[in-house]
Amino acid sequence: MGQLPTVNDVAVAAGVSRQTVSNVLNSPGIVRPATRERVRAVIETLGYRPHASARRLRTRRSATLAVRIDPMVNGISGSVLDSFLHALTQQAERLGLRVVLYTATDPDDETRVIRRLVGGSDVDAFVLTSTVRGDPRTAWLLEAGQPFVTFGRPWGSEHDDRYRWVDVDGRWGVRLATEHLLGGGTARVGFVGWPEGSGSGDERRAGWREAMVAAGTTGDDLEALGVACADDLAAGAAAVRALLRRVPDIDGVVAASDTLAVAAHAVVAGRIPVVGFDNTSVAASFGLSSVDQRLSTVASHVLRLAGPAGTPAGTHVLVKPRLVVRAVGEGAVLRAAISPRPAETIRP
Amino acid sequence: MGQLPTVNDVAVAAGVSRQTVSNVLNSPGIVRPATRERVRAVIETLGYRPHASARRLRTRRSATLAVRIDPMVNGISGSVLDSFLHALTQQAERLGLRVVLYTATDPDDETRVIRRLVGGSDVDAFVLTSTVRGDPRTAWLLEAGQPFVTFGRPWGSEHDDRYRWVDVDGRWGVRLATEHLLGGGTARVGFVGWPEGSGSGDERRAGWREAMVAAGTTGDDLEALGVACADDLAAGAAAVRALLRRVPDIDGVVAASDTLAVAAHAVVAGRIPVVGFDNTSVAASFGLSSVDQRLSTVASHVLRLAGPAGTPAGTHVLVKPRLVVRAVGEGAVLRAAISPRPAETIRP
DNA sequence: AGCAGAGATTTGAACGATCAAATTCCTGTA
DNA sequence: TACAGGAATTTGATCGTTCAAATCTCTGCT
Repeated sequence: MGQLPTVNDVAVAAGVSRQTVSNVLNSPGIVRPATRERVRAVIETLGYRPHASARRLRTRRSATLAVRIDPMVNGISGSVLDSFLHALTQQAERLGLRVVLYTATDPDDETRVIRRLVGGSDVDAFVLTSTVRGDPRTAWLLEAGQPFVTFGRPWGSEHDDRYRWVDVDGRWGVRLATEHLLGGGTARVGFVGWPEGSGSGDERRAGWREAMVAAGTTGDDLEALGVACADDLAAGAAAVRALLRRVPDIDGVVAASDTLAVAAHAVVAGRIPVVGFDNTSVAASFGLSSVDQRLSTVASHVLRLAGPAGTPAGTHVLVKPRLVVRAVGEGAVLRAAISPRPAETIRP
Repeated sequence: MGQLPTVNDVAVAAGVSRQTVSNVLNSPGIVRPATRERVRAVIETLGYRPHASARRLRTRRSATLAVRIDPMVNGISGSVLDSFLHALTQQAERLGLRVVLYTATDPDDETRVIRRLVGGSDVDAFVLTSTVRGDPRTAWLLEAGQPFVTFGRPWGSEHDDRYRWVDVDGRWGVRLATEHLLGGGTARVGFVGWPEGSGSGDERRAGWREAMVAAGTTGDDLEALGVACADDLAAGAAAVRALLRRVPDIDGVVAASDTLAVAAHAVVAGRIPVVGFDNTSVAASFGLSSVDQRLSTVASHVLRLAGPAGTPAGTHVLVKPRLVVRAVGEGAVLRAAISPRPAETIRP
């Protein structure tokens, strides 16, 4: 109940000096083993923990990452950020890093918030998600000399060495998904994605194209198999319905998101397989196969790049996603999908 | 690129002392207006921001809340924590508070993590979610004299004055949902919820019962209209199917969660209305009505109780949820109306 | 024995802020 | 003019830690 023990209390109790206690914690190698153990025992006994703020003040390093948390916008895939945050926090703890959250209403507001956090010397690095082409936030951070890592390519500046980014190879993932369907006996695999212009959306569509071209589908034949729409259930359902009318003999559908996958699944009523993207728990609930982003791997790369240790600016990591295959029952509409939860298999 | 300005730099530039600058920031009232404005101008010019760690070291107060972030477990309703976190962070910023995350694999692990955070004087208060009956975490925090607020009643100790909690009145919300259906011409409203024993699940079921009894349905007639199952799509679908067999003339369904609501929705195939709980974006996507927890309101109460300012231990807040009514289209989201915001009651 | 030199440990100072006490400034009154 | 007394401001000390430099300890070699 009284004061928390300080480094001095430990020092006195162990019969050594402040600095030796500090060394035991920060550079155990330079302390004689006997002393080290003695100090450690006292630390244990007193339950001493270094005062984080004092340490930060002295070292001018906060061991803290800031991540923006977004309001739930997307219909179904919105939980990706949630999973990423979890993975990030979990791994950060092991490295002795903290994760703090911030919110912002728009890029300008975000710049303001970032400035405040930076000014308070409260944050070592920023983790930015949902990056877009010509993102004003990264420009500002670069100029301010403030370290940051983006989860998502800095579209348009992917090869700029001043950026450090980690992203998931959506193209590869969708190609994997398409090939999975093609390998399973289906030949005419449709794609439902977003309108051209978004970096990740275009990449995912490209993955589908690659796989289809490799399988011999090209030209107008290929074009007819793809549709684009907004990322919500209603738009997706309408788009897939149009697709079915246009190409009645369609074999399977690959979607750019789980939201669109669920929409497609509802429309095709379980008659043909659908593969989604993000591997959200909703896709899992419906028994849909989906491309898994390996957020845990992404998180560990982000931490590595954000860490003050090795600071090799200009490092880019493209994580290969994996496909989680689920067996969909072949019954009616959603009923099939809701039948007992199927086993999962994981493709590398 | 140089050093960040300190309170001293500001003082020199403004021709006053450190302390006056400090006062301008912390107790502006005691500084003469002319001086105050002069100092403020300099702060603005130099872009000075107090060093958060230095301040925390001196004041022995961290202005930080810790919240556990869970892995996505629930099929669909898992995003509630996400929305809560967003609301909490947003409002915390306005109060100058920070939100840090932590993870834990089990209660023991969590206790360990909490101890580490507390030891580092890194956290002022904890926000606990997903509280269960006889929660070991709260017991430990109480014993350690560490401030905390729970989002969710400390089941079994709701009236214990040592606890501060904020919860949503699930009973009231489900009653609202049931009455909404009853008022819309439906008479036999079924309920699909969780097995008895979970605090919040029992409350929600009670809300349905209250509304039904008030409308004249009682006894075996009432019992036949309720089912219980695990919180996932498959179980929910099975339970609702059984319910339909047992009571073919059922009019509408109220569910204890959006997961179960989606399951019910799939089974009844749009023939009768379904109302969920949590108002997740998934429910919104499907055009389902749902009980909204007003997480933003919850967050503001949590912050108020966690704040070091007024520290009236033993304050309990029960937030009245609202019903978001949606008209179900075929996949389309047709927002109809949102019930008027009801008054909230705050227990002392 | 004397000493170099590496290894281990200690000491003084500093990080940037606020608290508590001391000081200066100002105004009104005797 | 002098002075009391409150308001405004300044000064010295401190929070707990780590850095940088100084000191002490020990071993091995001449």
